[in-house]
Amino acid sequence: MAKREYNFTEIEAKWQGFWEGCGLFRIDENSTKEKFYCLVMFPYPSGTLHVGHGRNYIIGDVVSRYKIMKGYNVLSTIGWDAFGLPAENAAIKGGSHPALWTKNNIKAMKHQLHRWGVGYDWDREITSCNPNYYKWTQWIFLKLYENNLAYKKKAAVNWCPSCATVLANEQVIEGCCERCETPVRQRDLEQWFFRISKYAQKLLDDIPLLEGWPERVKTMQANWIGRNEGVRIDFNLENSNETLSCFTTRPDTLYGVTFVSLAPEHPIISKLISGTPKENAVMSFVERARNQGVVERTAEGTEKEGIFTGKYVINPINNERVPVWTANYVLMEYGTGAVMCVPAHDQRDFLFVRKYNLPIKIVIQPEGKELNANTMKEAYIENGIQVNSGIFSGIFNTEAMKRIPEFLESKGLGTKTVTYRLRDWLISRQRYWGAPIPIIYCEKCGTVPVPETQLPVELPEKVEFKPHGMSPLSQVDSFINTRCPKCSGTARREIDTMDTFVDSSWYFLRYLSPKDDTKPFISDKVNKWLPVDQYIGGVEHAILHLLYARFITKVLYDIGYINFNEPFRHLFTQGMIIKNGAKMSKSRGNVVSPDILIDKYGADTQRLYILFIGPPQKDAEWNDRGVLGAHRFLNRLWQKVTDYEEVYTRVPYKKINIKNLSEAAKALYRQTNQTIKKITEDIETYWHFNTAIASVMELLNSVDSFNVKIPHNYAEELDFNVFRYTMENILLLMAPLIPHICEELWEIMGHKPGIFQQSWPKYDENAIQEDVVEIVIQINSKVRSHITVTTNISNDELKKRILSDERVIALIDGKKIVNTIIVPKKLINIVIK
RNA sequence: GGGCGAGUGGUGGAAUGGCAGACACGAAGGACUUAAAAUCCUUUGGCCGAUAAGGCUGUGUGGGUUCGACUCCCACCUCGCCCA
Repeated sequence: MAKREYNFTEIEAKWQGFWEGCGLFRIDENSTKEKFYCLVMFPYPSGTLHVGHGRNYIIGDVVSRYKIMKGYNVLSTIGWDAFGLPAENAAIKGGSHPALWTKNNIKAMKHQLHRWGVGYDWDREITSCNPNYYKWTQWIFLKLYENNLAYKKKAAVNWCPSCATVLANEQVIEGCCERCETPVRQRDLEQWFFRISKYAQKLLDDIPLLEGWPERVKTMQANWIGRNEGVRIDFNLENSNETLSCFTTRPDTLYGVTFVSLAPEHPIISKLISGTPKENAVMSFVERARNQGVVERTAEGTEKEGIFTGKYVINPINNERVPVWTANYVLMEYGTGAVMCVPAHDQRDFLFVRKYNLPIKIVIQPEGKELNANTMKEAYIENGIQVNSGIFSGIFNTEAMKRIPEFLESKGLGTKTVTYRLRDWLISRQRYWGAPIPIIYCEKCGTVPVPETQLPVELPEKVEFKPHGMSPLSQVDSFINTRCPKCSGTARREIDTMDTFVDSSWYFLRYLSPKDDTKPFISDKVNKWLPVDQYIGGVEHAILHLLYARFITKVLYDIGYINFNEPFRHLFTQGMIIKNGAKMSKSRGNVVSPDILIDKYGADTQRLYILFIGPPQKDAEWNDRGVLGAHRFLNRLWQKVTDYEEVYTRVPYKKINIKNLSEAAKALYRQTNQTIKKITEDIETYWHFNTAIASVMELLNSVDSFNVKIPHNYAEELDFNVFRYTMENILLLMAPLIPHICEELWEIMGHKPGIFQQSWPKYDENAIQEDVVEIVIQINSKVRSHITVTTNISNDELKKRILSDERVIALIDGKKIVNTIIVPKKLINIVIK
């Protein structure tokens, strides 16, 4: 028999065309099947994909195809998060226009996605930099503006001198720009914000609704929102009507305040010192501290520094006079930008007073030992008994935490307050390649939103890209100069563009009506298809993108456009692919190109290897040789099926009855059913594709030893039917993972083309039951022997048989049996003394 | 400093209270071949033993719970991520 060659290049092209032709990934809007929306995070079109990226799309594709076979109406979509800095940076370097650069990259990456055989409804492809998309990003902005959720203010912002743009807090990593790692500076600019802080509590409260999310992502979101309960306490300035509000989470230590400290940015500072002898010294300190950068200022090792302003405030609870300082470790963003300092019970305050020789006053004593202000080596931050605390002395500090705020409130000296770490979302970017903010400034009417009918505000094509601290749009007169929508007078357009996270915070709604020119999305459709049933992406988006998408969804829900308030029901975060100990990246030069691998071994090989490399939620090390092993498996599978190519149509199907089978056939039939069970659980419950593949490899190994013959008699036909049953099930089980080869082999086995028309295999409960089982014999918990028994043996019978076994008798050697543990169908442990 | 992960052969990994190392890679030996590749077969945690039978040991370190611990508990070490 001539061997048929595994020509993966031909096969893969054939079936990719077939799926496209039959519309495997096109949804039937009128289907009565249950819907399943499977979404992978849409990529930034950076140029080329490496095998590490592939993991994301391949996992998504496996899930989609599996759900198709499970009988769902599956929506699987793709698009491009196409606005952003790299395109513009390429233009600055003298390359092509960002639009062209992006377009070319999309083309290349689309080709790569096709070659992986990952399936999407390409009719729904969206590109966020196209006017027909960003028109609706602008619409989202207008809706937020209408609802007082978008506003402009002058603010100290993170400024990256290298990118010449502002950054959101989330884009500042360890005090540096997340893109170019340049240290970030502070700068005051007029900026647009989204009022996400108004949703802080809702975003926090609804985290428990995200049941299909990884715990750690939920924890990260909760930490990021950072709810903090405390008290705002008003300190009156001595000889003045002014008050200074301090936020604290430790009201129990109020009697221990020995000074108050202001953030260097605090607006009251200039008022306090103007015209005083301290003015010059304080202002030069303030300037120095502000340039130090937030991260450095608060880092553990950084020297705590400060300066006395010369002024005093009065502690409202005991009327003590305490000095006002300004210190580098106090942040304007936290609470009110002013803190009451209790060196005895706060470590940073403690270090500060040791340096500047300020007093320490103990107000909480631990039980069983006594603190001494002169000798203590560090602040005491634990619980204890209140001392030196007026009427609160003698009670537990946990009790004082409740009673002191109540007392302050009753006297009008303070307010219980909840603060959040979450800041409003800064969305302005002084950049070209983003959606223009749809706002017009009119001399008469002031700030005027662009009317919906005039959207989109299109980006002009011809601009100067060299950064100069202002948006490149500031140089384009034809863009800036416009008419006021209200009074038709001369007016100017906003020149900033939106953060690209705005684009990606609603794209999952657009897939349902990607070409509709009249609305951003159709409520009926999104209400039917969302929330997304399975969202898949990298854990690096655990905070930013996922929090913003949740926020925008909640806003749209509150203003009545959609009827769900969380966008993603289940979230899966896949691990990174590591090469030579580091994440794959162009700059490290450790990327593995999928194109070369596909040319050499085919897409199915790459898919199989990437799924086999380890559990998908964990990072995994790439090994070029491992790819070969995957390819070998596919060749073996191919050979096994094609060896009998002429036989399949000749041998009639017979209903398999386990009673009529040879022992070998029975064992194979049983293992096949066990494998169906295991793989279904591996995929459905745990997403453990690696162990699913391993069990198919084991099954194929068993097929090898089964040694099927071309049948010439009834018994051989029975065997052949079991063989065929096994191979068919292997193809069905592996189809979502390695779809091309399974489709081809399915056809070769004599079936009508289209393995994804088949339903997911079910196992035969009776067939997986074993008749006999091997029991481990332990003596004092050490494995000493094995015994094969029928599964229906009673415990007593088992014990009797084992104790009459010669080997066991010799091992027990007359010693006394003190205990016997039997784990049915597994093990017996005899404890002797 | 806090929170969350992880640590198992030469390598990726499997086993979530019951035979540690499934499956695969690599390596060694063999078959086929003029030769090589591919393919197939055998062996493969370490130590003692004879390449046997058999035994000992072994999942980052040290304790604990249990008849039994990679798995659960406590402490520590190392690495990763997130937050300060």
